[in-house]
Amino acid sequence: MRPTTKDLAQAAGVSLATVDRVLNGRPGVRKKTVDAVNNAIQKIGFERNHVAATLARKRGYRFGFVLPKDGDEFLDEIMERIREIQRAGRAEMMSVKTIRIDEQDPHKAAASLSRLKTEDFDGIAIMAPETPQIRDAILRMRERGILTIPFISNQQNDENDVFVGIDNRAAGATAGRLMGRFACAQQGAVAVITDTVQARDSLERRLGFDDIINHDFTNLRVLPTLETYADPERTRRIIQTIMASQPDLVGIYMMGSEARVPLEMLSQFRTDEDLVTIAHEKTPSTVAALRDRKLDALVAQNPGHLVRSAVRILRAKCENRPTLASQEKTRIEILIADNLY
Amino acid sequence: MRPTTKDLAQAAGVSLATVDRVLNGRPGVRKKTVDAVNNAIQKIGFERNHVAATLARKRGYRFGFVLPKDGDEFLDEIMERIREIQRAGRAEMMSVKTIRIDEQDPHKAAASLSRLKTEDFDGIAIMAPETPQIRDAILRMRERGILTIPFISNQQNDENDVFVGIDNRAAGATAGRLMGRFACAQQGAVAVITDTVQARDSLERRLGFDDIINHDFTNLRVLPTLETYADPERTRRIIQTIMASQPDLVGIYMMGSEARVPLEMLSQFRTDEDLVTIAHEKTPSTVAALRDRKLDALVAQNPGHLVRSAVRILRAKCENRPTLASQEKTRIEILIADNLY
DNA sequence: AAATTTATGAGGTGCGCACATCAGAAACTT
DNA sequence: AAGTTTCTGATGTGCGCACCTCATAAATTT
Repeated sequence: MRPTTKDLAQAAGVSLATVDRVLNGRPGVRKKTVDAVNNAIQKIGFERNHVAATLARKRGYRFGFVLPKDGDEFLDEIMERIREIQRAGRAEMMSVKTIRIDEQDPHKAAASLSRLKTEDFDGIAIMAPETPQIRDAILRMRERGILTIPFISNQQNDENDVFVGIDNRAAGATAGRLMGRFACAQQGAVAVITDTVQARDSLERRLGFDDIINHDFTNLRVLPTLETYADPERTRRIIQTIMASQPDLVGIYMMGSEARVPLEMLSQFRTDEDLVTIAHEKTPSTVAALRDRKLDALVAQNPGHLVRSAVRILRAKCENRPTLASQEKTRIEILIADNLY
Repeated sequence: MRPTTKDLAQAAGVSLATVDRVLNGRPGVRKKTVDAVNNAIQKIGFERNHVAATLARKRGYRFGFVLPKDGDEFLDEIMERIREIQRAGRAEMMSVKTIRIDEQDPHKAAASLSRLKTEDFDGIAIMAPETPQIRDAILRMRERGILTIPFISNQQNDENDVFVGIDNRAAGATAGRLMGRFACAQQGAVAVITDTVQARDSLERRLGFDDIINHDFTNLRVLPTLETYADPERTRRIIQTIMASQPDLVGIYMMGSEARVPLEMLSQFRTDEDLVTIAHEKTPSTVAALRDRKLDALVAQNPGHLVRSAVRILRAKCENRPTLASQEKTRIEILIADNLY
């Protein structure tokens, strides 16, 4: 039989009340006593029963996801997965809310974060661009005692070991290697398109991409990054220009998470079936493009995994419990027409 | 406040005892009464609290994994993940055991299965080749009331919708497409090596592989499948022969889950850096080969995901609860040197 | 040594459900 | 109509822990 708190109290020579204080980090226990309890935990191999603990807490766990107010198809996928976990979470005594922030306006965004109260959330996953205002707001949240973790967009590594999302440099490198291999030693130029290079994510992807191309595929010439600002008309012009001005264009790397518009524009111009196209994230648009052979490969992170991983990590932190590292590492997925699940 | 069983009893106009009987499918309730309770469930939106239910059951959930007695590195990975979940499972009131069967001897294997008792397991995931004896043994287990699901190796689709593992035909197709693209329109032969074609898995992979090559890459000629029977010496001879007899060899597809030995042998012969090599499963050997550029790509299924998915599905079935389909679909992963996580 | 300030103990309640028992009611037999 | 059989209700116990209160013991200060 597994030892219970009662056994632990007896083994430590203290009362249940003290065991409770130690286990839940409540104040009013001498260090000596704390140590005695911890020793007893080791000795009898006590392990909390989280099932019972959750039940006893009544008010389960309340988590939040901070997301940009307006986003692309990838964000839609994320939200759909959050909705899934909301439904499933009820039976596990867990509630999940989303908070949308205006990422165009750092002040408003920071203000939204300031409004989040400790008593409403046990933990929050934050997807937000890295601006001074937002970074400050997050720091102040932490000071108020709110548990936060960065989600998808990494905030500069503030000693905070956890991060739910992919290594964007490696993702860029992956795209680079695929581009190089698929281009089959042709000589030529590769265009790189994204919505904006403001984001750290874009920078890192570009670095990784360049690393590989410059090192292993010297037959290719990477052009400067083109920014669409998520504007369809501008995107059209960019693509038109690049197709006309670069006769030896062999590939296009759509580096942002919004590939829908570039893909649409591309399909109007693309006649050359040899053009290698690579984009990010699995969305209805990119999946359709992959099936229609308008896209050769996708470098993606799984939205469902991201959301569930964030929730598992928040919960583990609340319960003061380690996570399975192997499970929480977000994979950089490569998708082609044949392994679309 | 969420409705509880007490609320449900009141809404249905029955007692708690009857609610319990209906909820847990116990006998001794008239159909009319069952319907009344179910209607009330709909009406008040009752949802079981699984946390409380698990606690009340005391004896948590006991699951088993049936695995081959001797296996390759991939199986080692699987077992490591099972060990992980064993540790983590204690706190969730869940125990996981492994049962090793002699897959070379169908009779002994079937006998091992027959020995599994209903009272020892709430559910079992079975990885076993599809032989008449084993299929019968599994059927008899089901009759005894043991919950089983196929694991990694699919048993012919016996109306059983769930299956934890990948679509091997799609996996073969994925390997085929990568082979075709990486071969860059060279004319030549592609060798296919596996331990044995007995398994349904091998057959399906080969079908998928051929589909793609024959349809989209007519420049390639796929050779007959070579069987190594997991014998190093035989593997050496096979590879030696193929390298000598096929001067236009452009690629090798290692189709089985045991790529270690072929990779070792290959590294002794391979001088031609243009040979495209593709294998299955992420193991220490294949990862090292990928890093050393001895391997170009890996088509893999994630062992941790397989194990956890099996456990989640078994648990959901025990609790008579749906699973998140999007989560339980095992992805066909493509790994190259840059996205090794 | 007395007065405070901590630490700890004792004990209780409730979370939502599983599981068991027994008596009485309702539905069928003959 | 009496006897069986099949249902259903009433009631209780316990799962392992969180969280609370109040009283007393121990350590610290004055």
